[in-house]
Amino acid sequence: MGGPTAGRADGPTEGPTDDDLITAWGLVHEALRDIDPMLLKGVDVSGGEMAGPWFEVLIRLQRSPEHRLPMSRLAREVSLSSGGFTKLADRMAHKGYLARESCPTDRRVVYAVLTPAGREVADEAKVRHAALLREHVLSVIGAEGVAKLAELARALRDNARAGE
Amino acid sequence: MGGPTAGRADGPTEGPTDDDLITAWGLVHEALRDIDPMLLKGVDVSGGEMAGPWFEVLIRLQRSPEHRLPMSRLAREVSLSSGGFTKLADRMAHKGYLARESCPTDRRVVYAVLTPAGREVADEAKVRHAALLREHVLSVIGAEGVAKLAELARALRDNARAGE
DNA sequence: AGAAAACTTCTTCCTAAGAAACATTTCTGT
DNA sequence: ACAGAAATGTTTCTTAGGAAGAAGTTTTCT
Repeated sequence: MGGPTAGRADGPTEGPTDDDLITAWGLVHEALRDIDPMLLKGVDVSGGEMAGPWFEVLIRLQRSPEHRLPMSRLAREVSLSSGGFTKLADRMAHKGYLARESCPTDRRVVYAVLTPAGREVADEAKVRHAALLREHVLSVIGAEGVAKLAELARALRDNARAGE
Repeated sequence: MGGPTAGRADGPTEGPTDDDLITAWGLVHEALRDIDPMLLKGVDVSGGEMAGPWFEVLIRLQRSPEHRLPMSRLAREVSLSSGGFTKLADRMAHKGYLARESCPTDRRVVYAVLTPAGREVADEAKVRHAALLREHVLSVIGAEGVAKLAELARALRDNARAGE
């Protein structure tokens, strides 16, 4: 306790205090919680909200070759457990957005592939989501702010993944 | 479609493209998803993980006068529905971290108040959380990065709350 | 070739949180 | 003063997601 990395040391232009750090991180959480619901408003075809995971799955499949990815890889990318993603895929398949397709070379893997209807929804969702991002993010912090935010986020993510 | 606020316009130093925006925002999500679990590691008294909402409740009660807040206010602050928070409070009370206390002046409101045990847990959790923030955030983006992040987050949050 | 190890998907059970309905108490307009 | 509106907390019902494990498939090692 009281080591060089804990709390405030003695220099006048030292680092942030514990409370500064906690407050800063809390602000990030609050911002995301307040904004995220806005960014998916009216994104669904029916004009309603679209659940976050659905959107992420659609976007990732949309920019994948042949609009398909292995289930397990997709699950990892959207931070879901394999079991959880199986059920999400069931729901999205039932809605007609994606279908399962077995891989000929490796019979363990099952591809999740976007249906034509799903691709249409994905395209539409992407356009609307981008428009909402311009309205609620870009217009607030500007292009510089967005660039800086992306830079910081990338640094944090890469460090987290590499670190442990 | 193709209006002045959609996609890339024509100037050479125009704004970010739709994909730039979506990628940037996606990076923020990924960073938070990767880092947040690390920041609550070993924060619980038993050395295990602590659920995010628990930590937020403890922190907010800790810095409130008399370590107490009305249920509904606390629910709003941690972004839970009133019904959801009732049950979270039940669990935390069952664990001995907080207790309910009825308000004498307004008989509708019920205060959630930190027990001595809860205060101890909150203090300890705060110290450990701050140490993890230094390790996984401050050391990566520096004091300037943290300050910039907080500034951007605050701008976004305030705009979101004021806007609609 | 054949056994062992690692992977992928799916199933079952459980917990967490939202939505809506409701009872109680307070506030507001007339 | 009083009827209606609003606020507060709880209960009930439904859904999303995690953990553990089963079954089948591929890869690797001997």
